[in-house]
Amino acid sequence: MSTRREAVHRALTASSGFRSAQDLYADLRADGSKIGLTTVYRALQALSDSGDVDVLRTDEGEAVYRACDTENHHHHLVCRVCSTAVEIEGPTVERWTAEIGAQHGFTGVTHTVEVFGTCAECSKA
Amino acid sequence: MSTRREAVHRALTASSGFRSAQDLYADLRADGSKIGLTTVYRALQALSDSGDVDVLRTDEGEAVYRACDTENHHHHLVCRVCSTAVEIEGPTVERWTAEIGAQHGFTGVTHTVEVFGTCAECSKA
DNA sequence: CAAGTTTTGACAACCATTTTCGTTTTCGCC
DNA sequence: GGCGAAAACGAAAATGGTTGTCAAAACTTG
Repeated sequence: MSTRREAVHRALTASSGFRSAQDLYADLRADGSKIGLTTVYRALQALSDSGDVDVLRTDEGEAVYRACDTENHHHHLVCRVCSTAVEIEGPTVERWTAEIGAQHGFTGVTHTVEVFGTCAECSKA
Repeated sequence: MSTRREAVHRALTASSGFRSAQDLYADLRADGSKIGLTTVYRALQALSDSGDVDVLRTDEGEAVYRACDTENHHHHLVCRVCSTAVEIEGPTVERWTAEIGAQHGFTGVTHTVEVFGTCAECSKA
């Protein structure tokens, strides 16, 4: 893992929520780094390929990334105000999606599940 | 609902899977329509605003649309080969996401759930 | 230190989507 | 049927996130 890639990974770990490539680029530049936008994209691509970060798409089509605690399959409960994310696991959903798939004769079933809401902190405000 | 919008809705209904705006534009032009790309986008926007079609994002960030049988909240089981989609309902997931949200003090909880796989038809090939 | 390899980053290219804006169509009304 | 306002249309340009290009910089190895 090159120095640049580590820097991107560190910047991502410093946040508790999902960040876009542009966000991270801004963060790193603000910290005095001379990194280029292209490199940030390349680093995120590599990190997601190796499974070190999770990726998902916002409703606007922007890709957002997160450094997760576990490398196991899991989902997220994301605050739609501050974008903080809690990692959640769900034997229930895993079982349910597998059943649904089987019922309709589908093979190689996978799924995407994301839960959105307003976190306790932001609900108060 | 204007004529153009009906045409887009009809083109969408003619397909059993999710189609992108560009796909629909190509379909309509192939059928001899003189519709413009802008209008297709506008029609899809209006149709999704009024809840007549469902929208989701591919992994590549492209928006894809589908004319659904029911207007109720539901999810999809999508074939990753031919993109045919089956509408599915899941009291189980609805309950599960609500619980997860409550457990972490989140309010106004919503969710996105999509299931992917290879349909029986495409599995054979 | 030199030659070769990898990484980097400024800039241009891409492509789905949105905006702009002048033109055309639709619709209510006489 | 004819008129004028308002809505719909569509071609072309603008936008914005993301990817490709390529020469310069950094690191490796002998």
